[in-house]
Order: sequence, then structure tokens, then C-alpha cells
Amino acid sequence: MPYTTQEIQRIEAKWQKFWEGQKIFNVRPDPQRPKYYCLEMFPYPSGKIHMGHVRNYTITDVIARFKMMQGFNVIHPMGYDAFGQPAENAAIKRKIDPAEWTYSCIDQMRQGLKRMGFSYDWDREFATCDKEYYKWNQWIFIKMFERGLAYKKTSSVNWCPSCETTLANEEVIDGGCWRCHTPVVQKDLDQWYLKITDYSERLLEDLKQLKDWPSRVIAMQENWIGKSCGVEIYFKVKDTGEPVPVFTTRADTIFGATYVVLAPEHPLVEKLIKGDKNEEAIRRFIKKVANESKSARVSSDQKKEGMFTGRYAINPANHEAIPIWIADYVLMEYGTGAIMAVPTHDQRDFLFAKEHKLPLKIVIEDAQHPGVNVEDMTEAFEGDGILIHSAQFNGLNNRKAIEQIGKWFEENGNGKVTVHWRLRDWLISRQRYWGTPIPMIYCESCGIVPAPENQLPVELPAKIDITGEGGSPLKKCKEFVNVSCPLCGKAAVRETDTMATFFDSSWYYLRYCSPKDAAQVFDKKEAGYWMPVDQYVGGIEHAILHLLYSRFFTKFFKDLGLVNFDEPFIRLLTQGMVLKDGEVMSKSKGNTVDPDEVIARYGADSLRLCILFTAPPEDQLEWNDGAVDGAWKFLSRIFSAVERRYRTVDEMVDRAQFDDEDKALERECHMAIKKVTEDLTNYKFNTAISGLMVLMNSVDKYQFKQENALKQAVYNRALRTVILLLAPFTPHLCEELWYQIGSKETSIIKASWPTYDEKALVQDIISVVVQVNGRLRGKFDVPTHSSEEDLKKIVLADEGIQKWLSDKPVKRFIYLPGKLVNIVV
RNA sequence: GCUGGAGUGGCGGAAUGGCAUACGCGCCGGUCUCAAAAACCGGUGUCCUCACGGGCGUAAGGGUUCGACUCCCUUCUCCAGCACCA
Repeated sequence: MPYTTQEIQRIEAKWQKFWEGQKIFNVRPDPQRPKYYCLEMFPYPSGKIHMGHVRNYTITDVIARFKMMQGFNVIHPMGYDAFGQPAENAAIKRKIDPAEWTYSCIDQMRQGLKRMGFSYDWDREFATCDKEYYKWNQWIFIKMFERGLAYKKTSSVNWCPSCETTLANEEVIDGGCWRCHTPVVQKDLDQWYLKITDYSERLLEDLKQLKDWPSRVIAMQENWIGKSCGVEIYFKVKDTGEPVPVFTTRADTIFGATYVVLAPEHPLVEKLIKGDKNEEAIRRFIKKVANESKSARVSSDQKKEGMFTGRYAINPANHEAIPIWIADYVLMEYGTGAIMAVPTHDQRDFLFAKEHKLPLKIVIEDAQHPGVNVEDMTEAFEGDGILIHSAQFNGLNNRKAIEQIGKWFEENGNGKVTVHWRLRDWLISRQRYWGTPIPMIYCESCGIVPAPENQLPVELPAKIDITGEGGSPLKKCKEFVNVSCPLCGKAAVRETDTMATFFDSSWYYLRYCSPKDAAQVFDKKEAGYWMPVDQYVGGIEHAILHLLYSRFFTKFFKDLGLVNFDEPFIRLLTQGMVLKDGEVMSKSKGNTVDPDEVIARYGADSLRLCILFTAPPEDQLEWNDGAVDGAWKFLSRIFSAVERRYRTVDEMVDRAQFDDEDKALERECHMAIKKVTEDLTNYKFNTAISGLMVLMNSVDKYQFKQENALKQAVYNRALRTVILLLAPFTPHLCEELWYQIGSKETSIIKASWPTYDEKALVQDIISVVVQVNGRLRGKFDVPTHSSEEDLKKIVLADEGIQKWLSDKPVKRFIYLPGKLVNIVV
């Protein structure tokens, strides 16, 4: 039987059926074996799987299968992140129910995943839109509410006019909606938040535990959390004495402050400007800034605008009165919404002061330009130096001064050493239908009351009219909204907002541990066995959003006493995107390659191999049709080698009878085992595969006579090594070949991963490279354990080498045993 | 601006102090064939040379070293994230 498309289809269907029928990948906790939790980011069910899924899940599948063969008890689950706007929009467009649409997408997706031969425990499958799942979203929300971690507040929120819903800060990308890219506007709304900021310190601190996460993801999270240590300094309004706290990380420059700036939205502004002769003009300015979109306001090329309030503030360090301004470059959301401006040592303040002719005062000496005049400065000096014009702190190094001045303020009550964070609380209300209903009830007498636990889930009403316009569809559903208060029984109304879907995906990995448990969010014992996730694989686009939220949830569960670890994902691999013609594959760009079409022609194994071989997993992968051909060719060679030349012979081999060729092939096998094992451990799938190709090249070159039993055995052993090492990559073909060569184990996954023998790697004769003055001049085959003296004799006597020495005295003779000689003359 | 990463043949990429370009794709030549495809064998950085050989070569320049794609310094380019964050 030749290696044909038909044959491959037959083989793949046969083994997929076998795996499913035998439930080969279904697992239960087993205290006798080491566990391994291998997880990929579950897909959004939008239809068929695409190349991005194929890449992500192939990587994870190889790791899972490798660990299985190494004897780990591997849990490898799969499910669907099924709530959310895309499904709702698709349903509106097709005039069908989002549930109907979503479950039909899931069916398609499951079929696609099965055709790839992934090693899932299908009994653990669920979708987040199953009411058995979202019931526990609601339970978690109530637990958070009870602890003050879920709360409602009115504030300016990000609003996507196209999706007609609010967005979390993390969902605003370049000033636009993360899904539809429509520019986001600010709107004052009463919304539900999760107090993720209570966990800022832990979220930052525990990043240190994540030694096996990519450094860029760690950096992005650090950046996003944005800890900044500084001092809150209490300025006071002249005459009224009203406090104006400002936040600064540069307390060392306090004696150089020449004005104070408030954000236009600052609550104090109204009081300050009342009665000022410019009152009307200032109000107009505030209004103008308020109407600007945030992205326009923060664009760096725009000129900083501001106005004098007519009032002064007293600097607590030197009791000087300095003018209070308002300006668009100060943001209410950060720090105290007020700053002290030090134009000489802060570039933004410098530009603003020059623009508005405000005074400058140098307080740190620039060692490069000592004694420079303020008039001559062309930019702020932001470097380090010695303090001047700073009273008792003169002569101090400014780094030291930051600390000492902070202390001084604390002692005399003029300030406080504090920390400010960039991280904001997480806005989770969405004014959409297809999500988990927030399980809250509003009662006129009792206020906000959670739905009673025994009434969960608060079910999403089915088959209601969704138009995508005019706000939340649930609001219009009377049967849903009207309810009696669980406390007093009086008529009350339900919350009609649904949860952001990132809530759903923040804990699904815990649910996989006991997916059918109807009595609790997850089984503590099962999760205790399987968690944390040993290997997580997914796209870099979730570096902040999903990964930060999941870390937050895990810490919350720890506080509830449900888990005993701080971090959910020990090791993280962020796979690169799949490109076509230099651009990310996407339906809208029309540059997609359908995995189904590739599978139909080459089979899933070739697709898997090609995707792993073409690029390292973290790198972008430029799709190239030719690469699948290459993978196919390689598999075809193995297939033919087994088919044509593999013979069942007595496996007992007598090494004493090995000739050089036999020894060489056996050594190649051990080298390949070493290489593939190490590369798989380090996610280097591309070089692992190249190692297998090298071995296969040797196998093909190995000459033997069919009737020579010893040679046949050596050959068989090499081929068997190839099949075992290749099994995680191309499981269908390897199962089939494993079966054909008459192995005893039912599935190759139950066979043990081959091990290598260091001793078998040693050669009798090795090739030593000879350099003269660091340049390659020859190669010598010498016995492996030759001494330096032996080599000196051989090398220096050689004519080819002598030519380069040209009778000059040998200054040094460097010898790396078994590798290299360098002669310095 | 800050943070993280990258720069190697025609292409994807390998080598993290010791033979630069493993492995694969593509291309060229050959075997087989009436022919083609497939398969198999050989070649394939660049310059000089009939050849044997040799010079040059990992973004650019400098340094450390017997020896540098690899380490250090300077510069350039590209990708990604964050960005009036006080």
C-alpha cells in the first residue's frame, strides 16, 4: 500500500475512532503517578477552526502526548469560551437565537478538533454558556460582592458606540474598541466593578514566581499594574488653607516647584475659580477639555493648554506662594489629580512653563553644565546630581534626598510616603444579552440584594427579541426584570447587565477538574490534585487581559480557602501568529488558508508536522504551501521504510558482532533520542523534527542484506526509535506503524518514551578540528581519548599544517579534548 | 520617551565562546522513462583560481579573547507592548 491521500485518510479516521472508542485520553486523579496539567486557551466558537487554532493546539498536543509517553498522568481538556458579542451579532444578523448559533458553531469546532487528532479528555468538555457553568460565575460574583470586591459606582467609563456597551480599560486598544476598533468615547454610567486593585501588590509581587513565563509578558503585566512609589505632599490654598495634595515621585525637587497644576476635572477647581474675573473663560476651557476624546488629549504632539485660576498655593517646604493652574496634561485618574510643577527638572513642566511664561528655579546641579542660568536652559535636566537652593538639603545627592525629604514631610505632617498604581478596577457590566446575567436585585427598601444561592442560576431568558439596538435586550424582557425581593418580598427589579466574558474565562481551568459537579464551583480535592496548570499555551494577545484576570481570580479563590496556591499557570508559552503574505490571517483580509482543505489533501499529521517544523513556536509563522509538501515527503519516507523493509526478526542482538556501520546507526539513534527529548522539554519542536530527519537520513543510508538477521534487527530498532520519537508530532501515522510492526501495547501513547545511554554516544574515533591562529586549517581522525601529547605529535608532523606554521615557534598549543586544536604562532 | 525582543544564504531557519549556514524549501545537474510526474543520487554564501587551494562573510563600527553569530561598548534598522503616569 503506497502512501497516498486515501491511505492517510483511512489511517487517520481509524485511529481517531480508536482513541475515542477506547477513551484513551480520559483521566482520573491517581496519587501513584505524577500529574501534568496541559492546557491551551479555549477557543471562541465562531465556526470552523482556523490556522491559529491549529498551531496553538498542535503545540499543546505534542507537549501532552510527550508527557503521556513519559509516564505522567496528563489532563488535557477542551471547552468553549462561548458567551459574547460576536455570537450575539452573528445571531442578530441571521435572525436566530444566539444559543442556537453558538451550539452549532461548537459542533463544527469539535469536529475540526477531532480531525486534527488532539488528545483531549472529551468527557470534561463544556461551554461557558452552559447554565451549569455560568451558574458558578454568578456564585463567584456573589462571593465577591459579599467581600466588597464587586461593587457598583458611577463614573466616566469607556463606551463603544458601535457595540453599544461599556469596555474595561484593558479592552481599549489605541483608543478604540478591542473588537470593532470604533473610537471609544467616555460616558458617565452606574456600573459594576471588580476590585482588582485590592490585589495590585500581590499581582505584581507574585510575578517573581513566574520564572517560566516569557519575559515580555511579565514586563507587560508589570507595566500595566504600574507601581510608582512617591510622596503625597500637602500644599494649601493661600488664605483659605484648603489642602491640595499633590503626588510626586521626585520629592527631591520640591524646592524647585514654581506652580501647581490641577486636572480640569479636579473637584477643587469649582471653589477656586468662583468669583475670579476669568471665571467664564476658565469654565469654557474646562468644557472644551471635557469634550476632547481621551486619545486626542494624550497625543504627545499637541500643545499643552492651561489657565491660571487666580489663586495661590503654599509650598510646605519653604512656605512660598506659587500660582495654581489647571491644564489638560494633568489627568484626574492618576495620583491625586494634582501635581507640583518643577520646570527645570521635568520636561513636560518645562515646555508648559516656557509656553505660559512661568518662572523656573534650578535645584539640582547638572555636573555637565555647572552654574547654568535658567534663561539658557533649552530642556529640563532630568538626571541625577547634587541639591542646591534646597535649604537644609543642600549638598545631598538627589536620590538620597528623595528618601530624606519624604521622611521630613511625614515627620512634620506635611506629607505622606505613598504608592500609586496604574491599575484600575475592572469594569465588568455589559449592556448586552449574550452573557452571564449579573445576579443582583434592586429593592426600594432593601437596596442591592444578591439573588439567593439556591435560586442560581439566574437564567438568561431564551428566545427573546434581540435587535442589537436601543440598549440592553434584557431590560425589555418583563418576565426577567420583575421579581420579588428575596429579603422583604416586595416587588423588585433585576439587574439587566451581563458580565464581561473575561469573567467566564478567568476560572475555566479550575472547572475542568470537576466539570460535572453540580454542588460546588469546583471540587477542592480534584483541583488540589490537578492544579496548578503545568503548561499553558496561547496567544500573546492575552498577555494582559485574560492572564491578569485569571491570576486575580486564583488569588481570590485562595482567600476563600478553595485553593492553596497563588498562581494558576506555572509555565506559559505564547505562540506566534500565523501569517499569509506578511499579514495575520483573517477572514476580513481574505488571506486565510482552510485547515480542512490541507487535511483533505495531506492529512492532519502532515499539517501538524509542517506547522511545527516551519518556525519556532514563539515566532510568527509565514504560511507556505510548499512546507506541507516537505512534511508529507518526510512521512512518506518513513511509511515506505517500514512497509518495504521492516521484518519481524529476533530482537536479541549481540553487540560484539556489530561492524562500524551498525555501531554508527545505533549511536545515531541514541543521539536522536537525546536531541528530541531535550528539544521537546524546551519547546524546540523545529529542531526536534530536524533531529529526526537526520536520523531518518542515516536509516535510509544504512546498507544491509535482508537475509542478515543482525543487520535487520539493527535496522528495525532504528526505525522503531523513529516511530516512538515521532509519535507526539504525527500520532495517527505512528499509531498505524506501531501497530504494523506488531507492538504489544494497544496504543503507542502507552509505550514508554525511549531513553538514551550516554555511553552509547561515545565514538572510538573522532574528528578533531585543527586551527592555526584561530583559522581552520585541517581535520584529523584520532582515537577518542588521545592525549595532548599524542595530538601535538600528529598535528605538528603534518605537512598541511606545517605549511601554515612556516617554521615560526609555537607560542601556545590549545587542546579541547575530542573537539579542537588551536596552534598559536 | 520607557519596556521587552529581533537583525545569519534565494526562502523558513540551525549553531549562545570552538568546523557559520544543521534540517527543510527552492533552484541546478544526473539516474529511471517514449515522455512527464513521482522517486532516487549529486551540487548549491560570495569573490579570486583551469585546478589544488585561498581571501571575504552572521545589520555597521570598535573592544575583550588563542579563538566571537555568541561576551562588552557605540550606532543603525525592524517588530511588539506601554505612554502627558507626575
